[in-house]
Amino acid sequence: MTERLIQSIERAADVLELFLTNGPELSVKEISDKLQLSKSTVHGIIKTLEHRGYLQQNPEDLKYKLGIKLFTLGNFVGKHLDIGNIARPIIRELADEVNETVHLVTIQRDEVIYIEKVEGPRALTIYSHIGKRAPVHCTGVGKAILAHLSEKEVDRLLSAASLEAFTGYTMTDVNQIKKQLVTIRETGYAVDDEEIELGLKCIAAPIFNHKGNVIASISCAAPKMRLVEEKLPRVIAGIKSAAAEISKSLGYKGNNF
Amino acid sequence: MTERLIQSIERAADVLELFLTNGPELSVKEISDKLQLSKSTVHGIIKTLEHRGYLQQNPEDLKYKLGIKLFTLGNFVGKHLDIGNIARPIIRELADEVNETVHLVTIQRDEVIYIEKVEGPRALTIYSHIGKRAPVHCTGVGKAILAHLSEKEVDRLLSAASLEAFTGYTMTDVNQIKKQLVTIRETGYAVDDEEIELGLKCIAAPIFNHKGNVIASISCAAPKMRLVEEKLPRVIAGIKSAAAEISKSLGYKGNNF
DNA sequence: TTCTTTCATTCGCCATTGTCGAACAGCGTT
DNA sequence: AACGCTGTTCGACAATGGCGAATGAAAGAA
Repeated sequence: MTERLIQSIERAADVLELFLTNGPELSVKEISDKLQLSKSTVHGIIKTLEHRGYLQQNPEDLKYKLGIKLFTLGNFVGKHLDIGNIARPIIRELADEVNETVHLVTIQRDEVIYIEKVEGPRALTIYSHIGKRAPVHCTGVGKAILAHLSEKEVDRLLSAASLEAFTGYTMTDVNQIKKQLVTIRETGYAVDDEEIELGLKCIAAPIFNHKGNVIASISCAAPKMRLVEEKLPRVIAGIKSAAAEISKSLGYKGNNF
Repeated sequence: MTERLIQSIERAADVLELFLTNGPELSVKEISDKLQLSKSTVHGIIKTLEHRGYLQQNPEDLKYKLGIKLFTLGNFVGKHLDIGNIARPIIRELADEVNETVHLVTIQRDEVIYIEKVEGPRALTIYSHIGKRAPVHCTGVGKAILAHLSEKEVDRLLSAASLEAFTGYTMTDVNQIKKQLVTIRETGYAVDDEEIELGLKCIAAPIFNHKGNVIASISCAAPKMRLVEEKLPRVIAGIKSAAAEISKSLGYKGNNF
């Protein structure tokens, strides 16, 4: 199990990923400081990445930013993430119907990742974007997926995630979360009620592939005050049926349990 | 000018980019063959990239495909990258090839706006500059965009614009223009033949984003007398393929939904 | 102006790192 | 069972890339 990892590639990855967290433009010095590597080392890495189009230098201030090659590769990946293509029209329709923002996510490396987003017509926008990652334990989409994984997987994911508390409502007790997963399985949808961000509520439902495994989920996210009373049942029904429709398009045969 | 390039990063880039040309799933062997590297070397690179999320292995057939991290990075780039950067090298090349001025425009508030211009080597310069606005109904770039908008949008734009006649050739009848849009859709390019300025002819083609919407267009503009006979087909082919290339870089998947 | 500071970039040396060939381990086929 | 085809692991050696120091270039400060 001793994998042979190549240091310079890891370092290059460190450099690239630094841009995700530290803003779109960085100087050699900023990078070498953050990564604790010598300027000359960082310079070498950067020039190589630039040469390949993974970074590009701004001639004005000599700073660097992520390059077009990444955009090309990213789009290629997106194209072959076929669930996105299938789900897109369906969630778009749902977003129109409920007048709210709808997200599509999958689970990857212990976290939830947003692969599609349709903004509702209402201007008030939720902070999220395609490619964003979020924890599983305190998002509707995360819990919708968790609820349909094996006990073993759930344990792994909940222990890997540090169960950070983002708000006073975030659940940080594994058993408490597991208990909720039962309800989610029974009702067919998951709720995130200000567990990751105050004022934000989400209703989510799972998506299954042709083998019957959960591979994704969708959610409707809105300011808490908008998901109430008469509207809530409509949103729940909408999310559940949209999720079911996507599952069906993916070849899922139905819920036999 | 002797840049110090780091080999293993270049090799990692080679691996990633191989997926762009050789299909979405490759095995270790396929990669090592194509790159003429030993299996163990490739294996090391791949495992590193996989470890970082740049590749992922399909547990079924053990083949690898591009990973989600690239998706994340690509979307980040997309958000901070404007079309100008993507298009610039492509239209520059085109300008060299056809020896004429090439423009890139988008549509903004009912008008066309020039966001990039590459002058051809020939001195005779067309009056235009970055930031300039022009009407949609009598420019090649405007019509190329119009042709791919919804009927509703077209109506709105053509009524908002006053359909001013700049020359004796300017079309001012909505129905006449709409008829021409059909031809533009069929042939894939638009022509402006002295419709905005006497003696000026343009050949334009539309640019689509990843969602399949027109967001821009490019054109080759030249004195009418230079766009004739043998040269015209070359220019048309050049403009169309450059536009297609830009669209592709933007994630446009092709015209089959 | 001239001196100072701050970065980006280049260079040469040496230890570290990654490459290769070979061996091992699974799996399906003959 | 033996073979052929993979993906994966291992050890040894040499090329490679990392570091510190030098250079260049630009922007302030005196």
